[in-house]
Amino acid sequence: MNDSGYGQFCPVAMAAEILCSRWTMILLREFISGSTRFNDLRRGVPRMSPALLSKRLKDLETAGIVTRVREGGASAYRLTKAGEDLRPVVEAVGAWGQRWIETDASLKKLDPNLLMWDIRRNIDPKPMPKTRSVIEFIFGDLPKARQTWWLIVEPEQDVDLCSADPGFDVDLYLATDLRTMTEIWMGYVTAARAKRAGRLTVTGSRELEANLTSWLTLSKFAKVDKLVA
Amino acid sequence: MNDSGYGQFCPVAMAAEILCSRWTMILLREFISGSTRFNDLRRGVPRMSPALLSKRLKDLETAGIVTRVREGGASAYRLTKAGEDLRPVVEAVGAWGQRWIETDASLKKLDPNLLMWDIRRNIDPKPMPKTRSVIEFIFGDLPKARQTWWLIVEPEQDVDLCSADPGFDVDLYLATDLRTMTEIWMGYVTAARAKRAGRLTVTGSRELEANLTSWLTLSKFAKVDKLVA
DNA sequence: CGGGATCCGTAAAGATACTG
DNA sequence: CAGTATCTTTACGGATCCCG
Repeated sequence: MNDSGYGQFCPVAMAAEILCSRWTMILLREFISGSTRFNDLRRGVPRMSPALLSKRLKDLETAGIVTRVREGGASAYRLTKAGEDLRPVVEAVGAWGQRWIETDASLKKLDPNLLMWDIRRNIDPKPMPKTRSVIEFIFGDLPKARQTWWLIVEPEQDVDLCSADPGFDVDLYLATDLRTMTEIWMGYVTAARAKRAGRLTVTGSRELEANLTSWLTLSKFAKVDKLVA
Repeated sequence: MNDSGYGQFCPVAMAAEILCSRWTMILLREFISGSTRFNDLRRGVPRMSPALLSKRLKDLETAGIVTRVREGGASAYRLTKAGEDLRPVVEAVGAWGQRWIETDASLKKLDPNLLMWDIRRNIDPKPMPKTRSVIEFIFGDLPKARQTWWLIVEPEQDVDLCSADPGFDVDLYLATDLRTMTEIWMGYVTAARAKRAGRLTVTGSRELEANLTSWLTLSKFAKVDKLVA
C-alpha cells in the first residue's frame, strides 16, 4: 500500500495525488504553454530547484502524463494524450484564479523575466511585417540590468527574447513600468488606457503601433472577468 | 514578499498556491459534496490529522473560500461564492482521474467507511417507499467489525449510516464484497452484471430491488468513460 | 551549455495524545 | 463536538558540484 498518498479510491483523490504536489500544476502550465526542454521548463519555474524539477518530471513520466524522448543528443519532454487531457484542469484553475484572486495579490509578485517569457511565447507574428521586427521594452522603474528587453520576431520562426542588446535596429519601443505592462498582459487594463494615462509610451513603426493589440496577444486568462477588486 | 508561494503573478500559480497544498483538493470535494461540520469533514478525510484539518480550514477562510458560521452552539463551515465557483475545478480533476487513473490503482485503496459514507450522501429517497426503509450491506470478505452496514432512509430526511445494528427490521439486503461494491459505485461494472456474475446478491423487498438503480445513485464520476484499462 | 546529482538546513506533514 | 499540543518523519529550498 502506498502510504504517501491519500488512501482514497475517489478519482479526485487519486488525481490530486499526482496533480497537487508542489510545483506540479505550474509545471503542467509550462507544458501546456509549449515548453519541452529541461531548461525551457526551468525558465518558467525559476524558483524551483533543478533537483525537484528532475524529480517531478520523473513522477509525471511514471504517471503517464509526459514522455521523455531523445531529440538529437538532448532529451525533450512531451505531454502524452493523458497529459494533453489536463488542459481543461489547468484552464479551470487559471480561470478561477483570474476571477477570484485579488489583483493586488498578483501584482505583488511582479517578475520581468516571467512576464517577458510569457509575452514572447504568445506573440503572433502573422499580423506583423514579413521582415524581421525588433521590439524593445523599457521598464523605467527597474534597475539597469533588468530594464531593457528585446523581442526579435522573424516570420515563420520562434520569437527570440534577449535581455542584452542584440545589436539590431529597433522597429518599435514600448516604454512603461513593470506593473503597467503586467496589468496590460493580465487584461486588468487596456494598452490604450495605459497610453492615455501616460503609463505607456509607444514609439517607432506606425504600422506596428497601429495593430499592436493584434500581435501582442494577451494572457489567455485576460478575457476572464474578475469578480473581486 | 511571501516566500512560501510560487512567486508568480500567473493566475494558475496564484490559484495553485491555495488549491494545491496537501489535502486541500480532497477537502474541497467534501465541501462540494455537502459537508459543513468539522467532524463530518473529518469523516471524509480520516487520514488527515485534526491539526492539519484545522489549519487548512483557516487557510481556506483566509483565502475567502469558506466562511465559518455559528450554528447554535457549534460552528459550521460553508463555501462562499468563490468556493462554490471551485466546483468546475474539482469536477475537472475528478473527471480526469476517472478517465486516466488505472482502475487497479483505485481498487488498491478500498475503504468501506469512505465508500459507505459516499453512498449515504448520494442515496435518492424520492423513488423509495414513503415509509422508513432500512438497507443492510454485507461485505463478506471483511472482518466482522467492518462487515455490516445499515442505511436508514426516512422520507424528507438525511440518510443515516450505522456500522452497529440499529435494531430496525431490514427491508433489503445487499451481500457482496468490498471490491465489487466499490466497482459498482465507480461505474466500472453495473449492478446487474455483478448479480449475474454472482458477486452481488440482493434479497428482500421486491420494490426496492426492482428500482435499485434509481435510488442507489452512483458516484458522479461513474458516467465518465475510462480511457485506460 | 544542457541535464542533472549531492548535501544539508529548514518547513510542512504524520502520529498520537489530550482538552475546554 | 471541535479542536490543541507535542514529537517524529518527510519534503522542500539553496548551494554546490558533476558529466557528456
